[in-house]
Amino acid sequence: MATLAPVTPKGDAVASDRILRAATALFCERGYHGTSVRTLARELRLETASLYYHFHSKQEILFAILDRTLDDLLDGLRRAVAAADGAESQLRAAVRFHVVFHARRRQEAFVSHSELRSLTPANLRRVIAKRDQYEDVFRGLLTAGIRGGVFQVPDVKLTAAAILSMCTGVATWFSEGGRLAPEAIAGRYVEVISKSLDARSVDRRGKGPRS
Amino acid sequence: MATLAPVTPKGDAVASDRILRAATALFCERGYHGTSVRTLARELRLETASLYYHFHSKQEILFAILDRTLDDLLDGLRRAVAAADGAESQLRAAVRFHVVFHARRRQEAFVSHSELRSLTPANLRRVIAKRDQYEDVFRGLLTAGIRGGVFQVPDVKLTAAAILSMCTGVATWFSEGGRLAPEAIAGRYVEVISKSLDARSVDRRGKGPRS
DNA sequence: ATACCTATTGAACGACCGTTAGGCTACCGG
DNA sequence: CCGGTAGCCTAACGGTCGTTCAATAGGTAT
Repeated sequence: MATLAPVTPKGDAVASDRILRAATALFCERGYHGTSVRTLARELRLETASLYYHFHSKQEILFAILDRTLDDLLDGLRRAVAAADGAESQLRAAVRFHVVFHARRRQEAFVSHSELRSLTPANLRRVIAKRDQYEDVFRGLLTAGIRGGVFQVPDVKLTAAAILSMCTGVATWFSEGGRLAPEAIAGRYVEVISKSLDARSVDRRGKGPRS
Repeated sequence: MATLAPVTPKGDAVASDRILRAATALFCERGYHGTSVRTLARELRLETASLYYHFHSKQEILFAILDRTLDDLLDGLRRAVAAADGAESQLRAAVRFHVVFHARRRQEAFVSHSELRSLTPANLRRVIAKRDQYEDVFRGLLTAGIRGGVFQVPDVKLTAAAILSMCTGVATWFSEGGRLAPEAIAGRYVEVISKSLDARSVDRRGKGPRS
C-alpha cells in the first residue's frame, strides 16, 4: 500500500515538516486527544482532508514527532559523550546536552514524554526502545564513574531516574524569553548534579540530628 | 444554582469519592481528553447520566481531583515543615514528604500536573494559586538556609524548580510493587539533594579540566 | 398512605470526531 | 499539446462526544 500512495514522500520535506511543527505546538499545548485534525488543519490554513495526503493518520503524525525527537536526542547525546573524556566529563556533557535540548526544543521534548500514552502499542514499543537506549547511556556513565572512583552513588537506576527527571523537567517550565538562557540553566544543572555525585565529600553527614 | 441542586452533597462522600478515584485512575492512564464520561461510567458500573447527579460536568471532576490533591499536598507539606527545626531539617522533611506523597498517591499527583492544561482558565487560576503557595514553601526554605549559611545556592528559583522537578518525577515512574518503597526512595532523594545544597564543600571544583 | 428526597435510568440532543472518496487545479517532461 | 501527478479541495461517512431531561425505584419521616 505504501508504493502507490505518495504519503510521506522523499524530496518534499517542507510540507510535512510544516505539519509536524504545527502539530508539535498544538500537542504540547492541548495534548494529542485535545487536538483535533480540524484544529491542526485550520492552524496550517489547510482543509482537513489535505493533511491525509501527507500522513495516513493523526497517530502517524504523533509517532513521527516522537520518533524524530528520540533520534535527535540519541544522536546528540552520543556526540556529546564522544567529545568528552572520562566518566565525569562525559556525564557533565550528557547532562549539559540533555538540558539544552529540553530548553531549545522544548515543545518536541515535552510532547515526547507527555504523549507516550497516546501512542499505539506498536508505536509505543518502538519509541520506548529508543528511550531505553538513551537512558542506558546515563546509567552506563554512572556505572563507569563509580568503578573509576569519581562518583559515589548507592543506586544507579534510581540516580539515573532522578537526574533525568530533573533535567527533563526543564521542558515543563522553560520559557524562551525568560530570565535564563538554555546554556545558563544547563551550567547550573551540571554543577548541582556533579556535586551530588562527587565521591570526594563527606557523605555521612556529621551535622543534622534529625531526618 | 448550588442551593437547589443536590450535586456534590454533604454527608454522602462515598459515591462521589468512588467517582473521583476511578476518574483519577483513568485520567492518569489515558488523559482527560482521552477518557470519555461513558468509559468512566462503565468502569463504575453506572450509566453515563448518573455521573451528572454527582458532578455538573466532566471538567468539575477534573477540577475536584486537582483541587483536593493540592489541598492535601499543601497541608501535608506545612505539617512536615512544622515538625522540623532549622532550614536544613525542614527542607529535608519537605523533600521527604513530597517524594513519599508522589509515590503513595502517584495517580493523583501525576494527574495534578499532567492535566493542568485541560483545566478551564478559571479553574487553572485557582489550582495554580495553590501550586504557587506550595512552591513558595520550598523557595522560602532555600532562602532561609542560604541566610543561615547551611546552603550554598546560586539561584533559588532555579534550584527550587530543579528539586521539585526531580521529586515530582517520581510520580512518572514509581511502581507500587517495585524494588523500592516510597520511604527508601525519599531517603535517597533527601541525601542527594542535601549533598547538592551543602555549603560545607568545595564548590569550585579543582579537578575536571573541562566542563 | 402520603410526601419527599436520593440515586439511578433510558433515550435522546446537537456538535464534533477521524477518515475517505472523488474531483479540481497547476505544473512538468515528452 | 498532452498525460501524469503533486497538492489541495468539497462533501460526506459512521461513530462518539459531553450533556440534558423526564421517568422511576427505594427509603425515610410524617
